[in-house]
Amino acid sequence: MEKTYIQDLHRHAGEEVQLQGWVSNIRSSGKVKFIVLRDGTGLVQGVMVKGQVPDSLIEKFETLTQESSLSIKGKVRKDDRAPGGFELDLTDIPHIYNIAHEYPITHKEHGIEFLADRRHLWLRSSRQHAIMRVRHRIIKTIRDFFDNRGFTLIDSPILTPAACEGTSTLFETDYFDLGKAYLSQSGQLYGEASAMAFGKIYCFGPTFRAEKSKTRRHLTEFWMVEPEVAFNDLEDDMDLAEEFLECIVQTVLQNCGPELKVLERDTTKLQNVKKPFPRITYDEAAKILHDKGLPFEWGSDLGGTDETVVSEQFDRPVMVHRYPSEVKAFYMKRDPQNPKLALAVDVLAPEGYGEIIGGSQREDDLDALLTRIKEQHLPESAFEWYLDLRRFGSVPHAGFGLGVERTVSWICGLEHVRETIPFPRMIYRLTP
RNA sequence: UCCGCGGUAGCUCAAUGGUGGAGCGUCCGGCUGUUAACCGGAAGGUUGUAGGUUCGAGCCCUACCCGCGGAGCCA
Repeated sequence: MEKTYIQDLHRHAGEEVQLQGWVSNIRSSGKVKFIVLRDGTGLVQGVMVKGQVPDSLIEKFETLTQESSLSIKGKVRKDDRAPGGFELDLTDIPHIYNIAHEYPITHKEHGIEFLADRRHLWLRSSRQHAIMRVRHRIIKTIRDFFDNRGFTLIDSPILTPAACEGTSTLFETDYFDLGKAYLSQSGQLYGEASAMAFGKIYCFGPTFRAEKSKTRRHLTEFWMVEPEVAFNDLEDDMDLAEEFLECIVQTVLQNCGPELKVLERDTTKLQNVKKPFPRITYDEAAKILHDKGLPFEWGSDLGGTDETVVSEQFDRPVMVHRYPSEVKAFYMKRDPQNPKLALAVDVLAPEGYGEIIGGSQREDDLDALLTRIKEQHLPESAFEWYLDLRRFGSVPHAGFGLGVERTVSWICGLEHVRETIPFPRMIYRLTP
């Protein structure tokens, strides 16, 4: 018999179909038996009445447990009582693949630690299913966005010889006779090299930070997409980031309505995410914080609370640009109008979700870049190839990085980024 | 690394320093439309670990372990 999936049942009303999946729940009301089947595309309830089906079928039903795997056969019937609009009048259980042992995740509430230890099973729940579907849509939209605009995907290496930005703590590993290698914390420097070859590029892959960050916004392994465009300045960079974020949010809204409903996400605040986004300088952000009475010192980076307070002033993502150069990376270009400022931009998501994009116009002048490298005591030899980009046809260029997990967390309205990635890696969690 | 909160049945949580309970899950029974079904019954405990105070400690004290949240750092 042809394979049918639950999401397609509306096309088979009145027909007999066979489904394969797992028992999400079983219920019984005396002689009426119910199986709620999950097949990855949805849930559907199968019904049978003792006396109207063979006793052998009832006997099979009695052996089933939560998460047992099986195939069921039945006639599709439209039913207003069903959450999905359709039910199955069961005629057979052709095959039971496995009678599941006692399943640890029940339909009651569980603590986060208990669920995290069983992440491999937790992914089966409808909430996690919804989050992963939104994540998938976001990633697909990211790729489509750049692919449709003439960007070339250039993947950066994960094993790197030195720190990209020189600040973060990196994961270290032995690399044969060449000494130490480090897991990449950013593909950006390689992105710059690629932009000088292809004009418009993006790299998209996992990145690693060995910082002992313990917050709802941090993972040790996370995904980042980093576009880089030759001949773009900071304004162009912000234009791109703005259009990019609008596209992601609006595409998710158009395609993931059922998922956002499962997550009980209030989408009215997401509807607002349309360009233009407010653009304020770091100085203006500092003024907002002072006016709110926060103890903020000019020259320091925005903390988590600072970001929340600033973003609360706006109804959509806000772009904060021109940060003090001391708090930003060596490769960011200084503002010609004020050398104390870097041509950097952070995009802060609404509702307290904080920085989801960090970007800048890059330093394209060889001497200026050499000065920065010396000032920050970075190993010049490791950056020779990067300096070459300024020796051979240097041009203005800019780019940014978007953190996928923070974006998923924001769009889904989650408490913690650990739910946004199938198998999260955090300082105290390497399993499952 | 620092600060704060927590650890009791398989799970989620109660329990004034005085006999450790409930709901869910499991098992048994009942129910002809259940939606985290419901009703009745049963099993299920070295209260994170090690000390201490006390006639008596899940509760108070000390140390340690583990987790959660935050700071710093960042996406």
